[in-house]
Amino acid sequence: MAGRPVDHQRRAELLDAVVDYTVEHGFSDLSWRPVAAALGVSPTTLVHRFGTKEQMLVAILGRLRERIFAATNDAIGEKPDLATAARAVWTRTSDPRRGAEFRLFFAVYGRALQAPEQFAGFLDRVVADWMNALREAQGPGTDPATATRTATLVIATIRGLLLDLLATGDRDRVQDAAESFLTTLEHQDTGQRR
Amino acid sequence: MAGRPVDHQRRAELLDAVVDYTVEHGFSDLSWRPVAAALGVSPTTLVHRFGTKEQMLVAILGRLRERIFAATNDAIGEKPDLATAARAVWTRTSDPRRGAEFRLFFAVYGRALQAPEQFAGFLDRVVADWMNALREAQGPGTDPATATRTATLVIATIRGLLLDLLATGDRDRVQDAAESFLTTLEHQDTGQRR
DNA sequence: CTATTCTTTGTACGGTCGTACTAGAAATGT
DNA sequence: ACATTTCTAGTACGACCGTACAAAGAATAG
Repeated sequence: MAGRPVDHQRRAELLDAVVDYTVEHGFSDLSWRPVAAALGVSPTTLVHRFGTKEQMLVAILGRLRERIFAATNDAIGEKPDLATAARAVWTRTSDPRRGAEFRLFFAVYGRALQAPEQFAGFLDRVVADWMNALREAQGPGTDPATATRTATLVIATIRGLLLDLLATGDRDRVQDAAESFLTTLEHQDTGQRR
Repeated sequence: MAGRPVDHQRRAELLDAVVDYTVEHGFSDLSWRPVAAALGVSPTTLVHRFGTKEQMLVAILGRLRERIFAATNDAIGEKPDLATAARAVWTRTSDPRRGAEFRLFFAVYGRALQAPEQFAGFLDRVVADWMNALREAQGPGTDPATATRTATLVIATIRGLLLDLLATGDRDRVQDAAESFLTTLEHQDTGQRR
């Protein structure tokens, strides 16, 4: 009555491999055949797992967001205050070893802005995920409006600096600006609390 | 000895029309035929003007950067100090009427990050253009290192906030954060000068 | 064993892509 | 007028695209 069971782990393996490929080869002209060739499987296998190409894009995008968010979220939760959390996030996001991942992140981001209905899930979470984490990092004693305002600014500044760093590669200049921002944040942070 | 002269104006008209089309229909799956159909010309006409597709992309991208930079540059040059200039830039970039243009801007930005050699010209200027303008806005009396650091932060923050605004559409929250940043910039600005 | 379901692969089809080629119309200098 | 060059349009070709379909192998339950 019950045939061969569905191999969910296999799908997860393939998805991770596809995300790896996308991180390396870009997102703009992704297609079944080259990906399949790189993974050593048949294009039909990928189709069988992901359905349509759009569904695969959504899957890639979700997995990428998981990866990036997981890499930064634990850096936020355990920190005593916002400034420390922000510094931890910047340290991780500006890590050169994560450069390719964030290049893909911004590529997806830009494309999502031009096809909002297709990438609605991404756009909904791309700010909200960090937002919640950074608001909680400010503790329950902070004024909600201030917490939201500060979290918005931290997210924007870090992402803007990251855009600069990835575009220019001028790490000295960007890191200098980041230090300035984080220092200001620390002073402002203690100033608000006491 | 000399046949029909080259019609440069015609090319400029076509390029502007193509940029308009790209702003509206997106950048990721641009191709000759739909663009030509929308402009009411033959695909061959576009090929004749722009050569290859990659050359057209470069042309689009350059024209887009011209438009965006022109819209903000005059807002910078005539202002007395950095804070005022930054406020003027934010006012213009966050204008809803320019939303589509900046969506395209970030789409190009993201794609350029994943194909740096193809979009090297864009990446070279995407930060440097504003950088020069914002450094000059701080006057000759400012310490060069400080001027660079501040300009980097202003660019990053404005672009990060714009990314947030375009993704979430939450104008109230983003505008609130922008006000906070601009206010801080004004205080910091006068503080450094006197 | 058989029956059933999932997995993988090969093949094939219609569609779109970039672009090379050809030819006629339009605009110039002599 | 003519020669020359640009402009525009039409056609065609090979390549790649997404995906539907059929068939063979593998893993389960009875």
